[in-house]
Amino acid sequence: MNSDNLHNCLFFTSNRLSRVITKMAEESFQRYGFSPTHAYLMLAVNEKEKVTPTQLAQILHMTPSTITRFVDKLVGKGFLEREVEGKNIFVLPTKKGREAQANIEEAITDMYKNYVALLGDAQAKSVTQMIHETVEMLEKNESES
Amino acid sequence: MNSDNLHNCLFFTSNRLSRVITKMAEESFQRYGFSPTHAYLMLAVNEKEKVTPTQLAQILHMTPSTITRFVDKLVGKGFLEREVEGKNIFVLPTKKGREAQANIEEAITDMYKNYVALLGDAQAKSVTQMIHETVEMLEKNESES
DNA sequence: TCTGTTAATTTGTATGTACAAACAAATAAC
DNA sequence: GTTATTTGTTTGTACATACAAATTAACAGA
Repeated sequence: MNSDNLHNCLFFTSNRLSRVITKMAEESFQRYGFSPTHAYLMLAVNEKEKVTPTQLAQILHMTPSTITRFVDKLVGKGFLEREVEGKNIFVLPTKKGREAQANIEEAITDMYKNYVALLGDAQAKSVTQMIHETVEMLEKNESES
Repeated sequence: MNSDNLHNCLFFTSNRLSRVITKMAEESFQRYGFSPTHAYLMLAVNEKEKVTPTQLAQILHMTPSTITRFVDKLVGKGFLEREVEGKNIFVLPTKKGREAQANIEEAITDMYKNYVALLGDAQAKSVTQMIHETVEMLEKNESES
């Protein structure tokens, strides 16, 4: 296989990027005891104070079942709790969860620094921006079909 | 969480893209009975005719253990076989594997068409190119540390 | 020839994520 | 007021992928 087949393929290339950047992110977050995705979920809950799984799924662009799994873990670790209110289920931060906010922000800054050190500020910004545009285009039309 | 936190994050954005594009790719490949990654592995083996797991890992930018798992599956389905030669282990296509080549190429073309239809040719090319550059930068420096 | 070292591969296990089915609660239809 | 429908959530299960440990085979040094 001439390797152009791979490098010209958006599927292959973006999965490869995702593996590499996830590994970097995990290293940054490790010392704070979070996985990067859990951290973003915590940020979302801390900001809203009270949010349903479905809303979290929309914010994080994941399926509700995935959200359930993450919330389970974070409840287990004492960062979140669930509250049932009639038909509604809400996810809220515990005290410990609110207190973790500063650490999470620090870890995110850390991760940014790590990849900006390798890419430079301009490249980091523009590739992120371009990926964001692309995924929006793909999702908008996907949902119409 | 203001959603800029998410959209400005290369980790989050590229994982999101990876989920979306993988889903599209799976749809294109489904009718041919392959998952997209298995298909690329088949392409690599068909081209080399005889290749070690380590080489496959390098070509596909995955770990050897992941390659073992994929080869197991494709052997199980009758597309590949393993050959032990003294200390070396080679992966080769079976007859069935060689015959699948045309289908795989067709599926890849299909997948390309699908995302180019949503992105346009220029955007598809340039985002792929830019991601490729980025991942190369990240990996080059990663390996030095 | 035995022993220690190195390199390649596989295995055990874990994580992230999704789909489809099951479940629960609220609401609508009669 | 019971039954059917819709909507949100969770559960069972499955797949892609990785890490660390175990295995295997060749090789080097004594």
